[in-house]
Amino acid sequence: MGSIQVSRGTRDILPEEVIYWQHVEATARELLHQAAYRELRTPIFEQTNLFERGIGEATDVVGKEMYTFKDRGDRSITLRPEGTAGAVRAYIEHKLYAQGGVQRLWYIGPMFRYERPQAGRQRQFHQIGVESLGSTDPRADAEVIAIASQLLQALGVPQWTLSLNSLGTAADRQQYRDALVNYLNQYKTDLDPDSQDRLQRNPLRILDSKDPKTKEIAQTAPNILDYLGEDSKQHFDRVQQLLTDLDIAYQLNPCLVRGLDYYTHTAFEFELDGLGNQATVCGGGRYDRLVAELGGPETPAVGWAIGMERLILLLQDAQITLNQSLDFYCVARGAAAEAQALLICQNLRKQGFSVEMDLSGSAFGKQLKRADRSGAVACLILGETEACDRTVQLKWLTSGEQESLSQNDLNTQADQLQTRMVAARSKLST
RNA sequence: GCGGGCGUAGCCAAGUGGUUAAGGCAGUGGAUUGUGGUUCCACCAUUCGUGGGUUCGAGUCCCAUCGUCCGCCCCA
Repeated sequence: MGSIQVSRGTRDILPEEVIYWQHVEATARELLHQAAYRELRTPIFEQTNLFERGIGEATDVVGKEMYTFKDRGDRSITLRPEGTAGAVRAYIEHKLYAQGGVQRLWYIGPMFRYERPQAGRQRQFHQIGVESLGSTDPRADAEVIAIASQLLQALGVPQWTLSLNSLGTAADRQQYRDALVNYLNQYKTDLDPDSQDRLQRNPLRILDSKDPKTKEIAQTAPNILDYLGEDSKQHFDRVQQLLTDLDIAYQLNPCLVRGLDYYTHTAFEFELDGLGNQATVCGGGRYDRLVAELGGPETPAVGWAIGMERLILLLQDAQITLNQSLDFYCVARGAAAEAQALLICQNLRKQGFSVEMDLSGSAFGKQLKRADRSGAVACLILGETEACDRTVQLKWLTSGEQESLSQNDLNTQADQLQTRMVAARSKLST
């Protein structure tokens, strides 16, 4: 009789890994706060037509990857496959545009796509995203890109590349699309089957194909940058200039195409080394038409989303080690000492320390062994001396130094202890 | 949705049709050790992802199914 397991493409995040998630979340929160972005929380499911209209009915995400179902009231509901549509819906519904100026929003949470799972690709996955709504200024593009770059840096990601492209306006893109299809039709039979299929449906994606022959053909295809209108070109030039001023390295990639229909003008991707085919950890761009298309006022916008699973995989692989901080591990020898331990631990916690008490009741040597492995900064040893009086041994696991303290000292010298704890911890981290 | 690899305890694994499923790490209990992780002993898979089938006999062969990993597709 088999036991029940998590469903395909979902997984549990166990305590050792949760530390990484918390680290990423805390870092992002701090950074986004500094950049004056405010958190927005939208529902995990929405009406299906929000995504159909927002993302585009022809996209693969909408066409074959959504978790769509009827609820008991016969409404068509979809588990959100991405965050932008919901954010924009909320922006319109609550008339955030009425506040004037630019709305800088960010979100974090689970997204759902019915895909074949792989490392770094789950059916329930998590994204952090930002949306800057209300400005056509190229500085808005640069700002969001800079934030993504800063976040990767703050997290200690060792190496990444930023690819940049411009898709221009819808009109620019249509012109380019015609030219591209025209060009590709000459080589139609040489294209791989997937790409032949995409010729009608989504020709721009052919540029991104992995088939060698198709790649070769794509090499000499028309370049989208040559099809940008004057305004589009100016905008894109300005974005590049600003990134250079910010000392953010990027490479132009005219083959970079976003998979969601709402993108216009600037499109970008951050790729991490060492994640195989799931290298794209952050993707985004400008979407000047989406707010209007979802029934709001004409509102330019730009944003991105980061895939948390991929990011965290990399942090773990890069051996950026994190531990849940623990100040004291308390062991006791003998019944009298054990009885005191609980109270001592409680008092230390009142003073703001984190304290773990050994509950095993096993041999003293084993308790000490556990203390060493606990990750605590110091070990508190009770009842080690014959006269199990009011003294405890305090052993600093970071240095091996040991001292004798009275239980009273633990209470009265809390401040001093706190200072030493901080010092020991900082020595540990360097 | 398509193609391929893999699935033996918490982890790493031996095992390739024949009696009771090696070993290591971790874990648990005990002995020993008096200022600290030593040493020793015991315990730790009626069962090999799950379900069928072939066979006198299957972890080992076959089928299905589930999961996972790699590639495609797609995307963050």
